[in-house]
Amino acid sequence: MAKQLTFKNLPHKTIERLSQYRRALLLCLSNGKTHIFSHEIAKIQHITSVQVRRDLMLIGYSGTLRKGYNIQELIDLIGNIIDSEEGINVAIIGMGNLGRALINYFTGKRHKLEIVAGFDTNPDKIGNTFSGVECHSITELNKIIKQKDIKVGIITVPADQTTETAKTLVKAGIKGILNYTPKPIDVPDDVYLEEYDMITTLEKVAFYVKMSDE
Amino acid sequence: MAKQLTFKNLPHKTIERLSQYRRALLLCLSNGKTHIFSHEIAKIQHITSVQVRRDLMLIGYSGTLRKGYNIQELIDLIGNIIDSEEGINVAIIGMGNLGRALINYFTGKRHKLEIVAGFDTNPDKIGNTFSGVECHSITELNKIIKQKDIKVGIITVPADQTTETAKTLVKAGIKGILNYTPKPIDVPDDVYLEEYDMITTLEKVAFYVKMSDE
DNA sequence: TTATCGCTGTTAAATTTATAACAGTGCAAA
DNA sequence: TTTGCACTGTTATAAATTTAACAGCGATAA
Repeated sequence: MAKQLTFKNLPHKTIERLSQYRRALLLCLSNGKTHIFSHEIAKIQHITSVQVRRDLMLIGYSGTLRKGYNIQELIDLIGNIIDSEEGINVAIIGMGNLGRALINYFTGKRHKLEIVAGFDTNPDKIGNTFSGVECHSITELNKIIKQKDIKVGIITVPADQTTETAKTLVKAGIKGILNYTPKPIDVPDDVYLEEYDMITTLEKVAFYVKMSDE
Repeated sequence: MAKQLTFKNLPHKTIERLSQYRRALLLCLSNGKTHIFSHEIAKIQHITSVQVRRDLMLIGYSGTLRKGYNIQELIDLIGNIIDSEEGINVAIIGMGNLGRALINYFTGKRHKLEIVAGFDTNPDKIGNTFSGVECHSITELNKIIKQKDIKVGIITVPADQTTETAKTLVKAGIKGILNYTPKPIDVPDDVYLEEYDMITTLEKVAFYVKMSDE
């Protein structure tokens, strides 16, 4: 049998780590390094070298003995796996502080993943451009999603507008949603949904801090 | 043997879900509901009712047959477990868009967890107040952390200041750090660290969207 | 009053994820 | 040349987490 051609069954956690490895590798590359050992990657990510090697095994990448992994090669391979060849367009719905933070933070970092539109209801924001991303009225969402072939939407609206925003996105044919509001949403099975709530994470940190005191 | 008095060995995932349950419950309460079934909580959180019941079993809470769980009681119990009795003070380092988003988003939501100070290097921001949180110079960090008994720090500075910020926090005696920058940090074992990188999450969504196409 | 139903609480099994164990390999020093 | 060493790659084991299975129980209705 030939090598697997798709990576559909990579563990979810491995996917996340590949993304993180790539970021670390890009940084190393920009520092002039050409090779890296599994234990170096591990140190950066606070994991073990075994896990790094195992992940790389799963994607079929081999390093060089006593020399480590070729950083550029590995970056390219991870790109082949997690990036979409033709690129994926992303929209941000909600141009408040969080939305603008994401745009700032993201713009120009990944050429296969681009934020191509922002949306808001505030007339003062509509028509303006934030870090190169134009803000449109949310009434135009459907039109622009289709026009620009936007596949992923990031929801950063106030909590009370979350449900409605999600519905609009689904109706417009979005394929993936990242919900940063504290309000969970429902989507059809064919829309990939990821929810992240900052309060939960903060409460978790607080819990373990409290525990370490007792 | 008596019932366990601490909850040190609750699974990490259960801790996260308890926080999420509480938020959902608070919402239900404000809608006038008094009781809720496990499958209702499950639906909101996109998990199964078994998992909800299992989590509640772990914290020793019993519902009423055919009536479900008493929302107020459950909220209080979750509070007893995850909140610190005397409250925990939090600081935000980096008053850019992300830092301000978090403040906005968080202020007044949890009385046992309060953001009591912000820090930045930008002279235009220092001295100003954002949603009730005063912004101090980062040079005062050590002093104020101690003065206000701040136990948790949220890092939202630009990536290139991350390492230094973390060092300063650790030196000031912080107990927990939530790092929202894309740059992983190192902390001593007695500091609880949680790192979250938005790019990773977005790349994950993009990956599964790409996969669903193939 | 007895059968049914819809829910809880708990134990058992399966799945996912991480860790450990170790074979293989080639440089490097003796 | 051979012994040790520092890595990689893989298989085996363990730990964490989720899901399944099912007993119990009280309201409801026949």
